[in-house]
Amino acid sequence: MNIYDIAEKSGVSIATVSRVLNDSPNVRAATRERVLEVIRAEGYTPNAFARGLGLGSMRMVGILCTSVRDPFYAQAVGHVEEHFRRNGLNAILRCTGPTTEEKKQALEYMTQKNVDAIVLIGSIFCEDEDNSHIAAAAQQVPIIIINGHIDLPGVYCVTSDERKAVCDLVEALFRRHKKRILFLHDIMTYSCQQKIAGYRDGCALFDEPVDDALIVPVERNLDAVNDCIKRLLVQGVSFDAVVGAEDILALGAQKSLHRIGLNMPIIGFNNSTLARCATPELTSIDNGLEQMCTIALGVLDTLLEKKEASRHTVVPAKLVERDSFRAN
Amino acid sequence: MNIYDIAEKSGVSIATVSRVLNDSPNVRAATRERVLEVIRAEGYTPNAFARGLGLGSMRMVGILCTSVRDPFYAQAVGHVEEHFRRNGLNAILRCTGPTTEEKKQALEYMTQKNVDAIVLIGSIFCEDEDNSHIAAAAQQVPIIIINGHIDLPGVYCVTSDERKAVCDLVEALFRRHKKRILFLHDIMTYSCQQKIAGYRDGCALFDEPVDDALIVPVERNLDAVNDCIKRLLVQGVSFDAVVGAEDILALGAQKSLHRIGLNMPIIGFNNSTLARCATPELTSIDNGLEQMCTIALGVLDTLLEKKEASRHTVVPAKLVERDSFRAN
DNA sequence: TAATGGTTTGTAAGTGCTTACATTTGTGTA
DNA sequence: TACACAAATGTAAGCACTTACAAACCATTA
Repeated sequence: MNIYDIAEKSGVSIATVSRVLNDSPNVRAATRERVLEVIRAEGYTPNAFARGLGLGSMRMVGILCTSVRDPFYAQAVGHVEEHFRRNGLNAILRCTGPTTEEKKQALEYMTQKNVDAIVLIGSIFCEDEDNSHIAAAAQQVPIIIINGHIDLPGVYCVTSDERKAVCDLVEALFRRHKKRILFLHDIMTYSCQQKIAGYRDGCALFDEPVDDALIVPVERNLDAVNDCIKRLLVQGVSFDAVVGAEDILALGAQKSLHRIGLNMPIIGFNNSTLARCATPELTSIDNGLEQMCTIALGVLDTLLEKKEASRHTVVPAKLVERDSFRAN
Repeated sequence: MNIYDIAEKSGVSIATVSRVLNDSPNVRAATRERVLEVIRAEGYTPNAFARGLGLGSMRMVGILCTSVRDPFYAQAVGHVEEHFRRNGLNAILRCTGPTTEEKKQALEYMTQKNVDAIVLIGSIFCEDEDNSHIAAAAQQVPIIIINGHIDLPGVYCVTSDERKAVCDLVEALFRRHKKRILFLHDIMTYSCQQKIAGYRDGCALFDEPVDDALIVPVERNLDAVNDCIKRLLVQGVSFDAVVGAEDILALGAQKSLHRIGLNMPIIGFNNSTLARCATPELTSIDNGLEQMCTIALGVLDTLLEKKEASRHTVVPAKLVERDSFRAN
């Protein structure tokens, strides 16, 4: 069943059928009706590949992220997919895992599939890595990074002002005489770099030297955080507040410290479902994911219309105070 | 840049280039090398649409789910996508939202895009709805349902024995003289139906009549659950244990009851990250999502090789006991 | 009535690949 | 050296659509 069958059965040429299929205005209403009738009756659907060949696009957009299993990314993927869907585009999802090799492959795959654009969710690529493959891909197709940054032509970034948010937070804690703030993080993404920069900014405001022993990498799961906290205490590393680069890290610390009987302000990041589910409820910095997505998708729309767009947009991040902030 | 260019530059015909591209054994090693050299030098990648046209497949699989934002589905999507990727297939993701109309459209879209298979995650379609569109789609392409069931030719289902798990749970609670078990659920999916059936089974074991006032629908967010619990108590509906059809429902109940000062066994479903993040940690029935995915994907592989596979597989679900179970 | 110009339709040439079949090349044997 | 046969390569016909351009149609207007 192809366009020739439909053309024959409705007594027109394939060009006319194609026009009907593509909502061309140059078809007489009566003709259009007749063709549509046959299409309905035969249950015909045009072949997507042939269409892609002819039009040079299958109206698909690639989404890359390190893992959809992470609720934060899942949230973003959900946003992005939904927006695309509403705009008649569809999403090819490809998760990458953490290695550069996988990321490279994923990007290559997407360009091979002739997607109309690529959205990178989360800072899966870092400014300081070798990004020649991104540069190459960006020449073929617009690339949008949500919550990450790489300064390359053809690459459009939307980030959150996490640096300022952390700086403000540190300032607030300092004012409460919490001067030994433990900062837990996992992979050193762009976003993470910004947070640490904010931490240092905050300390600098008060001319306090930064104790690097308080900036601690740890795997993003409760057990790892628990072990980490215990180890720090055994090692005699003292602290009087905790900031986690992800809610799960902060939550792990909160659980661990409560078990030990210690009480102090604890702040997470991303304001995920987890934050409200915790007991006591977790204070968290909301990096405005939804807003970032909206802006990113706006940029994408602009680019798809072949217009120019701003290469880097920053949205504000803000503290959402809950019980865990007020502890002493 | 197309296959003709490569053919010309390497002094062979397009057929030979195509053979090199498709790893055909009928190419002399020296010729293959020469062609590959040109391909590398020119940075050529074959056009995916043209390939799809010729081969009748772009090696893509559709994933449908109601929402990736839900961590449970995100988990499943992650599994499925990863498996595909390892097998050289890629995923088109499409979320549907709850309405039948959207689900229908999503299915139609997928068949139009000529995917090699469709995976439905979660019981987004119910046995008792009008499933003619699924039947139609299943004639064109294999459909796999993970954690849902529809008895139709061409539709392959993998479910979890949630019915038995709930029945066992009810039995265990009854033995502890908890006979008024509140069951909270949201959308009435196949999975949810099974859970309720298990609830009834358990009551039947003890010849206890089921009080339908204890089977309560509620939106899946903390506030809604909190309101619901308070409303029930005000209405004088008494209960001495809570089972949530999702962890978030159980967790909402737990928080609500703790606030009020009530203490009772609380059990959730899916054994999500949430369960371990709760305080006290939430007991949860693990429906073996990972195992379901693995089996489903095995079935899919079998089908893609044009072999026959079992139409319905059931994996066991099991209770993961944590603190919230032992309360009184 | 014929010329004009706009609308509708058709023809045919892409789009870039796969693959059946024909042809050429190469190898080993008599 | 000629022959048979297999391996390597090429030719050309798909695959199902889009679209530039040409042709036909129709309603005005002079």
